[in-house]
Amino acid sequence: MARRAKVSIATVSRVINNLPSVNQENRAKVEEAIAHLKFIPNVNAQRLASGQNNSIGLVMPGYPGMFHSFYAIEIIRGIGHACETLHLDLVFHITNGFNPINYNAVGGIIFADIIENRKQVEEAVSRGIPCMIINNQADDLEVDYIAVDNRLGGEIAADYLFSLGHRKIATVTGNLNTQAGALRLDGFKQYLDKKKCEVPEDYICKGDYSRRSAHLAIEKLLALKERPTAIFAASDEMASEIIGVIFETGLKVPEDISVIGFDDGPSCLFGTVGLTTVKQPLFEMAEKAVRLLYTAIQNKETDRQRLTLPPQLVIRESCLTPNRSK
Amino acid sequence: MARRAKVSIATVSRVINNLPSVNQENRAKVEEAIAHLKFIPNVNAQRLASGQNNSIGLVMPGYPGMFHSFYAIEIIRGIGHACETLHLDLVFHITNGFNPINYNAVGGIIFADIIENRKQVEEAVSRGIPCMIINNQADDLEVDYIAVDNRLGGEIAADYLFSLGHRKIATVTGNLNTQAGALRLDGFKQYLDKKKCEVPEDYICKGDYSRRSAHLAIEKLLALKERPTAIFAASDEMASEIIGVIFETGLKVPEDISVIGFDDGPSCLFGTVGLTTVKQPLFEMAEKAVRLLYTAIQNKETDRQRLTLPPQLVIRESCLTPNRSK
DNA sequence: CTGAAAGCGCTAACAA
DNA sequence: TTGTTAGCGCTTTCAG
Repeated sequence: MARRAKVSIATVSRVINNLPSVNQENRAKVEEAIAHLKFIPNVNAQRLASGQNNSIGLVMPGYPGMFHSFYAIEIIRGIGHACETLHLDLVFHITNGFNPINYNAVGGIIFADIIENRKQVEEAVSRGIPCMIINNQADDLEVDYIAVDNRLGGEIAADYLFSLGHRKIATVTGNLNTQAGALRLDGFKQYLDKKKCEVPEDYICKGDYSRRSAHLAIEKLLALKERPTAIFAASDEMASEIIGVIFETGLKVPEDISVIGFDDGPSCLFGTVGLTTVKQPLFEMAEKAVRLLYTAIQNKETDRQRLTLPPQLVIRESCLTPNRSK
Repeated sequence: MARRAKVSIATVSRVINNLPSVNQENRAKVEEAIAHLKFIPNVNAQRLASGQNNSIGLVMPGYPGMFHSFYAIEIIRGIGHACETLHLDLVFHITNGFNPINYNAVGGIIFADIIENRKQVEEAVSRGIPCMIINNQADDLEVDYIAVDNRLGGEIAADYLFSLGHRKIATVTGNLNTQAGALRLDGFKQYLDKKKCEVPEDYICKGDYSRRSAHLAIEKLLALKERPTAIFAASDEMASEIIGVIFETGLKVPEDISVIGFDDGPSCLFGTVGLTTVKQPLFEMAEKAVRLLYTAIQNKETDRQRLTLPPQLVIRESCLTPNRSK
């Protein structure tokens, strides 16, 4: 052990923890010993003795397709990146609603959206573990959250389409069990309501973010006697699928039908037409979530953090003024 | 504490660890207490006292685009899933080549491919930590690995195209710094060599798995005086981009040019033509990696595990017998 | 089958 | 500034 290599014991701890109260000479000796012995402190002992835990849990729902969504990946990337720079261990946990994370194993927990697992959040909170929820404005829970303003996102999409002159605007929603999906639809409807622009029932097609669901939806939409001139898809993936189907039908985007997506993911850039979309700051949101949680862990008592990040319109080629000649 | 709720101390530990040497009565009492107090054992203390660590590290290179690849996601999914069912904590670590994982924080480590971080592997091995490498046949290291047989994959692609009658076969490679990319190219060339089917230098375009690189490559290929009749892309993403560009040029897939991909990812299913591809069992590989590592952690001494999994041809619509009329 | 007691490797007072 | 000394909450002999 480094201790006998030199002359001390608690001093080693002090050096490791970078405490100022160590003179140069001893510090140097210890550092030499550490390097020489390739010593790595035992985190379990550190955590046990100090009662601190420099690792955070990431709890993510494991439903099918989740991990192939742009959404999940950006969250993982952002959180992973922040943990790396903050030197936090990231304990990654795929949840199914049961099988909770071990609350003693982490210093704090980030829930990437909550669907089936409200109970887990409540449990963690009741145990006094710092928690942070991503992308769910859980105002009814005593928890911090940081979310994209999805309602605003829906409004932005509707506003853009409406301003372009569209009056027959349909939407293919995301999974309405997710708050994001519900809110986007809400913002969309609300805005159009306010503008006295009626959205018939069959213009609102329930999707679940998947290409499959979008495929079904767009076929229904195209079969309508009164076809919409514009479509708001709650995800880029769906938008891209919708565009594909429209083209197969012989119609054109944006000339015949305008399509706007949501996410600003990779599907925007590749394909026949660049996808106009509503961008959400996913990576940034995830990073910030870690930073906020981190400070919450360090300062036992902090104010409730409830942040909302605005999405942004990204204009490419898939939307146009509607064709009057029709 | 559960202990005073009943009458014991080490017995609680025995119950928690499911040791047989506890009589029914006491066991019941302890379990009642645990449930009542919502007691969760402190993992740090457990790990410290037992010297065991039921968590495994996942080290993944963090280069750009990595996390949007089908590859990375399947690995993460597979590992996450296996950890969940085996009740292992998964410590996720994005590496940049430095900043190693804390070897004392985990019971074993899975390296998802190794590119810049051979040193990390060597370090971990030298410390006696069970390690498992995914998708890199690191025969020169004293480590277990499990990999897809990428060379065979290259052969399979070449064989299919060749058997269809193609003789002018080009390839867009993956990142040749990855073993997978190099091996696929190798198998491809080797097979064609054996068949005395010459592959001119400019039929071998270096890509890096990205759509961007594929875009550049296919443009070069199409500009050739002697255009290939078939193309082997080292990833589906690239294949899909290639097909897109070919269509834009006014040519057709597979009528004018056959395209085969690699992965069997989501890009296969959506698009104008179903993509014929070489499927690799990524999820299964990742799961198995965890299982093997797990047993290696438990039984201190185990045989070297060096497994190779065969990829599989998946035929859809993007390949055809070459057009003789040309 | 069960309790007592000695640590696991470290941090954190407390003296010196 | 430094060493000494208790524990952190558990597992694990070792008696009983």
